[in-house]
Formats: sequence, C-alpha cells, structure tokens
Amino acid sequence: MATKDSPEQNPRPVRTGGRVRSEDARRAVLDAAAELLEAAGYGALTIEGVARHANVAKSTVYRWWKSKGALVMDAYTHTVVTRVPEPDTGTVAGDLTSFISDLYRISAYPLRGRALRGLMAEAQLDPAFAEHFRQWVQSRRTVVTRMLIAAIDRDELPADLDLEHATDLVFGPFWYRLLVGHAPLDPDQASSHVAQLLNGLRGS
Amino acid sequence: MATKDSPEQNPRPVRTGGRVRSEDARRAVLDAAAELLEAAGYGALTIEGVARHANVAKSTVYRWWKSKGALVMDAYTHTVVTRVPEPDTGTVAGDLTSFISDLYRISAYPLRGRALRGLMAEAQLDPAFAEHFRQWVQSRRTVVTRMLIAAIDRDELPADLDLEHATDLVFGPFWYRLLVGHAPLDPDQASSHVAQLLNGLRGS
Amino acid sequence: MATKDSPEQNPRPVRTGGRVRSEDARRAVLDAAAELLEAAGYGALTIEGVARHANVAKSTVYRWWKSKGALVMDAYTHTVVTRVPEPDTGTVAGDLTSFISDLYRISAYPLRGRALRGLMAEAQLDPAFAEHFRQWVQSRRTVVTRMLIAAIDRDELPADLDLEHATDLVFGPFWYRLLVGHAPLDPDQASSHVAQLLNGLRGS
Amino acid sequence: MATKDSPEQNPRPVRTGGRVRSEDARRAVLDAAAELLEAAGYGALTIEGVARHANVAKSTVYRWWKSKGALVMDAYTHTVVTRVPEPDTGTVAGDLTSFISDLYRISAYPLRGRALRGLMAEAQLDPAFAEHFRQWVQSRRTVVTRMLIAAIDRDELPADLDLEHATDLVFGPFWYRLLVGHAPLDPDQASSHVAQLLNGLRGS
DNA sequence: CGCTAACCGAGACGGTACGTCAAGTCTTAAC
DNA sequence: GTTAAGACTTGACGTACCGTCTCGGTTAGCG
Repeated sequence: MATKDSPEQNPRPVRTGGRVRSEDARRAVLDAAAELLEAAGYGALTIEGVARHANVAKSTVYRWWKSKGALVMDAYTHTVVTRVPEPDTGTVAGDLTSFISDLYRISAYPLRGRALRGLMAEAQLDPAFAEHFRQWVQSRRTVVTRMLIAAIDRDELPADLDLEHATDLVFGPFWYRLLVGHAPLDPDQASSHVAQLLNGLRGS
Repeated sequence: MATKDSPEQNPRPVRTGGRVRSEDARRAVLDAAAELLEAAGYGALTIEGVARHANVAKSTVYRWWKSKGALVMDAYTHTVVTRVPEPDTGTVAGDLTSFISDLYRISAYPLRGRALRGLMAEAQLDPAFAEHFRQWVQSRRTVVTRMLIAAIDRDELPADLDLEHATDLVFGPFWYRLLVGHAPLDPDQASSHVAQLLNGLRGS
Repeated sequence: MATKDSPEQNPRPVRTGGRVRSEDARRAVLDAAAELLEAAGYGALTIEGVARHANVAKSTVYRWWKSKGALVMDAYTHTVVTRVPEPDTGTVAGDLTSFISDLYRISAYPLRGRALRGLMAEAQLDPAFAEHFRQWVQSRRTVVTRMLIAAIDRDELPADLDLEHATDLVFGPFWYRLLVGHAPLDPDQASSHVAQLLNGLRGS
Repeated sequence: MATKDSPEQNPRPVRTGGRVRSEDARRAVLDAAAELLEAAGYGALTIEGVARHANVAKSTVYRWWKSKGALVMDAYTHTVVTRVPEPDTGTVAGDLTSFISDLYRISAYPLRGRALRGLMAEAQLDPAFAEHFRQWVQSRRTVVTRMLIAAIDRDELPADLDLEHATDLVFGPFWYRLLVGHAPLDPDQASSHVAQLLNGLRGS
C-alpha cells in the first residue's frame, strides 16, 4: 500500500537525479498485459508481445517486472481488480456468505478468472514466482482467518477449530472449480455452501 | 482398463504390414519423462530434453504424444502411479477416510506431486490439453461420487445431497494445498477432515 | 531396349521366385513424379511427396530409384519425352537448324524445361548423380558431334575443327538461357544462330 | 561499390537507436560460409552448420540473410572474389580475350567454381533466389554488352548485331563447361574462342 | 543553467525449444 | 523369399521468445 509505489516494492530508491519513470509506459504495459491476457490467455501471453502491443521497448518491461508472472500479478491487482472486500456483518455466516459469493462472482469476469488461473499455473512452473504468489494467497487467507477468529470470540465456532483447514475449506472448492472447470461457480450457492461448511465446523 | 493400449486410444490402427512400434522406445520415453519431471520439475521439462535423455528421436516422441501434457499424463499414469484405490469399507466414513488419506499420502512421493501440479498448470495454459485433463479428473471424481451415492443408499447421507459440491469438498482442499503449498498434506488428518465433512453434509 | 527392365539397368535380375514387382506401383510413381514436377518444380519435389502422391510406400521408391535425380531422370525419359531426333538433311546447316530449333522448342513444354533445369541443379549438388547426368549429356553431345564430323567429311567445315568446343557452342547458349531465364528460347531464331555459328566455325 | 555496405543493399538504414550490428559476427559468418563451401560443397552447406562454425547464433544468420543462396552469394561476392575486371584494350578482340581468359581462370580456384555452380543450382530450385541471381548475372552480362556496343561504335562489329545472343555466346559455353564438367576450362583457349566468335558475329 | 543520472526507444546478440519435414534405414506382414 | 508398409534415427528447417546487451536520445533535479 502506502505510496504510488512501483510493482516490486523497492524499500528506498534513493533518487539523486535522472529521468523519472514514465507513467505512460507503465500504464501502457499494464493495459496491454490485461488486454492480451483477455484475448489469448495466459499461456499465449509473452513479454515480447506485451512490449510490442504497448509500443514500449522490451527492456522497459524487463526493467520493472522481472517475470511474466510478476507482470500479470501487477496487471491483475492494479488493472483488473481494485479491492478485496472485507465484510463485517456481525455473524460468521453473513461474513462468509458475502465473501464467498463475491469470490464466485468471478465467473462474471472472464478476464479475472483467466488471470487467476494463469497465475496459479505460473506458480507451479516457476518456484521464484511461487513464493510471491503464496504471499498474495496468504494475504487473502488472512481475511477469512480473521472472520473465523472473530466468530470464535463470539462463540459461534469452537475454540479448538483448525483455522488452517477451515480456511482451506473456503478457498479449496473455489479454486478447484476455477481450475478444472468441470462446473460453474454460482454466487447463489454461496449461502448453502456456507451453511454446510459451518455445520461441519461446529462439530456434532 | 481394456488393453495394454497406446497413449492416445486409437480405436483401431488397422495394421497392414510395416515395422511394429518399438516397445523399447516407448518405455525409454516414459521413463525419461518421469526422471526429468522429478529432477527439474514440469516447467523445465521439454520434449527435446526427454528425447535426448531417452536416446530417441524427437520425431518419435511427437509421433506418439502430441503435447508435453499428453506425455506427462501418460508417464504419470503408466510409470508414476499404478492404480486408483477404490475402497469399500461399508461406511462412508471409512471409504472417504481411506480415499483421502491415500490422496494426502502423495506428500511422500514428491514426483507424483510435481507431476500433478504440472498437469494442472498445463491445463491452464493449453485449452486442448485441458479437455483431456478434465476427463481424467472426472474419472477420479466418479470414484468419490459413487461412494457418496452408496452412502445415500445406506441412509448415511441425505438423498438431496449436492453430489457435485460434496465431491468438490473432497478434492478442493487437497488440490488447494498441493498447488499453493502453504501447508503440508498430512494423511493423519484425513479422518478428522472426513468427520467434519460428513457433519456438514448430513445437515443440522 | 532389352527387357521390361527396371529403371537402373540391373545386368541380370535372375528372378528365383518371390513376390513380383508391381507394375502399378512403378507407373504410379513415375506419374506422380511427373505431376509434382509440373505442379511445384524440381526443388519442391520430394521422394516423400512422390510416395504419398502415388499411394506407395517410401521404401518402394527407394528400392527402385536411388536418388531424386534418378527418379526424375527416369520420369523424364519414360514419361515426359520419347525420342531424341537425329536429323539428316544433307547439309550441316540443315541438320543443326533442325536440331537446335527442336532444342529451343522446349519452351513450349514447361514440364520438360523444369525437369532439365532440376536435373542440372541436382548434378551440381550430388556428385554421384553428376556422373549419370554427364553420361546422358554426353549421349546428346554425340549426336551433334556426329553431324559436325559428317560436315567435315563433306568439306563443309575445316578438318582441324575443335569438335569439343564447337559442340559447346551449340548447347552452351541453349542451357544458359534455359537456366538463367533472362531471355526466351525462340525456335525461329535457330537458323540465324546456326548461320552465325557456321560463319565462325568456317574461319575467316 | 560505394560503401562497405551490408549484405542486402539497404539504401539507407536510418538508425534510430538499437544496438549496432556486430561486424565480428558478420565476418565470422561469411568466413564460415566460404570455408564450409570449400570443404563440403554447396549441397552439404547448411545454415545451421555455418552458424555453428562461426560461433554465432542461428537467429543471427537468419536475421541478415534470408536464404542459403543469399548467404553464399554474399560470401562469394565479398569473401571469395573481389572485383569484376572490366578491360578496355581498344579492340573488341582484346577486350573479350581478356574477359574470357579471366572467366576461364576460375578453374584455378575450385572454391569459386563450386560456389558458382551451387548458386546456379539454387536458382533452379528456389524461384525467389532465382530473381536475385538473375540480377547478378545481368550485371555481369552488362560488362560484355558494353564491350560489344563499343565495338559497334568503332565499326568492328555490324550495327544490327543481336547483342543478347552475342552475349550468350560468351557466357553460354563457359557455364556449360563449368556445370557439366565434361571438359576443362583452359584460359589459353580464350583467344581462339574469341576469334571464332568474332568471325561469326561479323557475318559472312 | 549546465551536469549527470536514470530513463526510454530500438534492436542486435547468443540461446533454447518449438513443431515440421524429409532423408534414408530397418523390421515385419503380405503376397 | 521378394516386395511393400510403415516405424525408426537423424538432422536441418525456419520461427518465436527468451533475457542480456549496447546504442542514441530524452528528461528530470542538483549544484
């Protein structure tokens, strides 16, 4: 967060003069990445193609983004999506339903789905990127984990809950459908899924 | 499982003479694929490298496997793994626990995990392969779905169960952990996961 | 021309039983070669393509013709052209004019021109074929040389004529135009070319 | 002429940035091409082999030369041979004798002969290259044609001379011997060939 | 207000793998 | 028991991107 920041958070650039980064180029690259991602899919997206499409030198892309994954991640977080919702409805059922139906809503935005699937793929192929990706995933898990802890504080859930696994139960089925594509993600099913989930978590 | 079969099931080759396919070459390719998969990961595996490693002509690989995904899929199913277990313990809890702990046991075989993750990645990048992959996934889902139907027949589970989603609850968290790698897969947790799952499925 | 014979003159086939050669296959190959030669030119003609086009196994082609050049040479002599004319008009001017205008007439048969040019090209690239080709060329040179000798006998030409070079003067310009293609070959110009040639050969 | 120029004469590259072309790489490629041409002949020369031999990336070769023919043509004109002689002795007999004996002298340089024969072969096989080759041939024809025109101006030859055919009579026999190889090219025979030729051209 | 550092574009470089194609050899099945 | 079918090894093809590397030419800000 914090500053306007460059894609990779450089802790302190220590500017001592020199030409300043072109915002035009940055936007052009991110837009081109998003566009090509939508048009051809993650696998067919190349840095060379993005540079060409953005009318930007290849070296400019490489200067600011060290991998295809980093670029798409940036395009995803800055261009594709804006904000992670962090609902606070007072009950865990409400919070989770809101969160999950929001997750499932991705089916309405094919570009986002394509980006997410591509990022997950990249994480499997490039260990360096996997680390970044894992951190991003972790940031989203934390949102859910916080909901669950709040629920425990309100005695809605048992104190000995396996938070890790409970969080997996939220994200796992979502990713599984997204990646395999055997069945659609339907926001309307969110509440029934949550009910079932909470039943399980509350124990017999 | 029909015959010894060739990688892509050709409905009937109609041999009318000519040199027969070299079983040596076939095994060498599959073994090389498995070996390189283990050594370098799916992303770093190339058809060129497999051919080199197997002491086989590149065109021979291309003749029989039309993509990297198809090759690894074949290597996975023929070399890496032998048999999908299909437990029948008499109770759904037993069946699922057996099945899931078996799933989680993949953590003991890094090669298998790498293969699975690579296949999932490929499915995101190559739509043509995705179709094959989806079929394979479906075949594994069917095993679980059958268990659930048997459970319904035994009145262990309600008849109005959403089989699709229930099956997702079995595989989703597994794949999610496998792919993200934020936490280990522990076979010992299988029974508690199953208990929680069944609690949820049985309704309030 | 002896027997039904195979393209390369085997001194004695000595059949001792076994499957007989398919005449169908032989014709199909020659026809396919001629057709592809016409359609795509010598450079784009491949043994693989001929076999495919003739619905014949590649090895069948290889058994009977040991190179692309040999095949085209065969197709040329058996399919494309029938007979070398050997005029005898009584005067060297008549003989040469007849022969040369016949040569130049090739411009009316693009297939023949293509074949000849391809054979010459092949001879530059494959030393083994060059030897065969040279023999064939020699056989055509002999026809001209014989005319010149007859002319000397009739005192139409000086006895100390350099037969080798004189023959080159007949074929050289022909091949040069055929190969370079900078100007057309016109049969009507044959007689003037011959007149000029004889002027030169007869000395001052 | 003019400048050091790049292989394909670009009338003005208009540098607008970008790394400059490596002269080292250019020379290495041309030298390697000349060397391999000498060692193995035109047919056995491959772009892949040239790149390997020159310690240069294959893509660098393809960047600058669009075909094997273009490469060898360049190697031939820049490395193998330096300059076309353009004699001016005052008489057409002298000019032609000088020119032709120079032509025939190629027999002393096997590499040049091999290159020429290979280029002619390529022109038969690759229509695109044929065009380039024809232009090069034309440039050499022009030298001879100019000599003949000068001779006409000096009344050494008749004004109604067929320049096209006369030029063919100079080059045709040369190429014919070079390509067929049925007899050697002997520079000493140049003057007698010229005498004969002029006899013919001057008419009865 | 000129220096200077960092940017930007262009694009060549050595690489690697791609997927295709044809060459020519070898083994098996058919006649 | 020869011929024909077809899988095999080999190796070059030409293409596409990779990531790195010069270049020439801006464009701040600092001194």
